[in-house]
Amino acid sequence: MPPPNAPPPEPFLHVDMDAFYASVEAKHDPSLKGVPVAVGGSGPRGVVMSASYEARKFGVRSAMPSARARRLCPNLTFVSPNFSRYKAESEKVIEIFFSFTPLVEQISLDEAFLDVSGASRLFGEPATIAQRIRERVRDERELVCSVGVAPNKFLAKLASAKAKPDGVCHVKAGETAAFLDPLPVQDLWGVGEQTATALERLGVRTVAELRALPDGVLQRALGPGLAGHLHDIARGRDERAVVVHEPAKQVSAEETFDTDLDAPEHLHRELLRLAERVATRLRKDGVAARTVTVKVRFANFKTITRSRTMAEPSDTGARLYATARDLFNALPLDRPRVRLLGVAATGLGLSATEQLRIGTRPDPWRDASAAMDKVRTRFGADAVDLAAIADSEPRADTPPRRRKK
DNA sequence: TCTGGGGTCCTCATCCTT
DNA sequence: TCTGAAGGATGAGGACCC
Repeated sequence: MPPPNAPPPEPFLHVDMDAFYASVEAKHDPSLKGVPVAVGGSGPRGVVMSASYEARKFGVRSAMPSARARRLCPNLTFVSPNFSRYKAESEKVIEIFFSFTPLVEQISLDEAFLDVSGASRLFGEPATIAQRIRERVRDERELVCSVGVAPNKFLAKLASAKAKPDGVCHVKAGETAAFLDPLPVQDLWGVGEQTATALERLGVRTVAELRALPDGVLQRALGPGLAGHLHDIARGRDERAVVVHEPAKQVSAEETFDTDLDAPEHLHRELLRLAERVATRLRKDGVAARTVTVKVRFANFKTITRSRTMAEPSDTGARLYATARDLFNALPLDRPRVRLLGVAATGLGLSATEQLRIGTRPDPWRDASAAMDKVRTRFGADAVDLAAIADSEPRADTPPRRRKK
């Protein structure tokens, strides 16, 4: 028996919204309720981002190419993703979590970890809190979620997957081995296709088999980092705490084109558009980036990245674009056919405004960028753009249409 | 089957500084 | 002044997650 007032042995909750994007769309448009729905790109290169449970009955899964999903389920209704809608709904759901505990770690729009060790006196045992959260999400937001209750974050995450759809799974401290042993190694955090194949070569398919493997064998096969991680989680060990807010370490934007691009002017224009998107988000977050990375995926799907650290941090599209364009132009390629372009900003720190306060040189593009931000805030995201991006008058060499967002 | 978009983290190589 | 080791910063790529 634990002493009175001792923290509960399973204080971690992982809440996972069920088919979140598809459910939000059905809430927004009731005609989508009870029918197979997929949220994602419906174009030739689109993939499914979220599928309703009616669609899943036909084998439709997230990350599946849209064309294949349509073959599996001819009645599938495709809806283009609307992230601002999901973000708004996500914020309301997170508010419900915060009404139970201040220790909420949001890890994506549709899932979060909660540490309810200090909430038991007020709201009951963790499993009771899990049930109350589900009821409130259903009653107040008309959405369904599943909750895992466990002694640590990793086990709580596995438990919520087990609880789906629309349930609670409670893994008690003394029952972790029995819970983990029969699971396939692919269920473990950090085991994807490559690692699963490497483990299969060692004859390891389940967590029980993984745990029985000598450490030396695991290290030789996977390297010390991953081997150490798997050694711990196969034993149900995870010491990580719930972290309420972690600032982003990277901001990026990328785009797959409906058809491959090869004209340098089109590629440069897309780079500028992506750099502007990244810069706008940097300014919104009040940060500036030191390093710019360009990602290029060619027609044959080979992907390369090139990065450069700038002398001064920047949050303007013009600066990010200049660096991205230089990186792209430095590639030893003759009119490559490009399927995807991406621009990422890393090395995030104080915004340029803050830098100015401590005496570094002003970036002349900042005033123009700030003015554009103001116009966009007042009149909408499409109200203003750089002339080089906006210059899309129909011409003989107009690039192929970009995928609808 | 034909592969999105936005992220994090890890490993390895190389260069530079101490 | 030269040399080598150690360690940090940077750059590239890959695996993985949702």
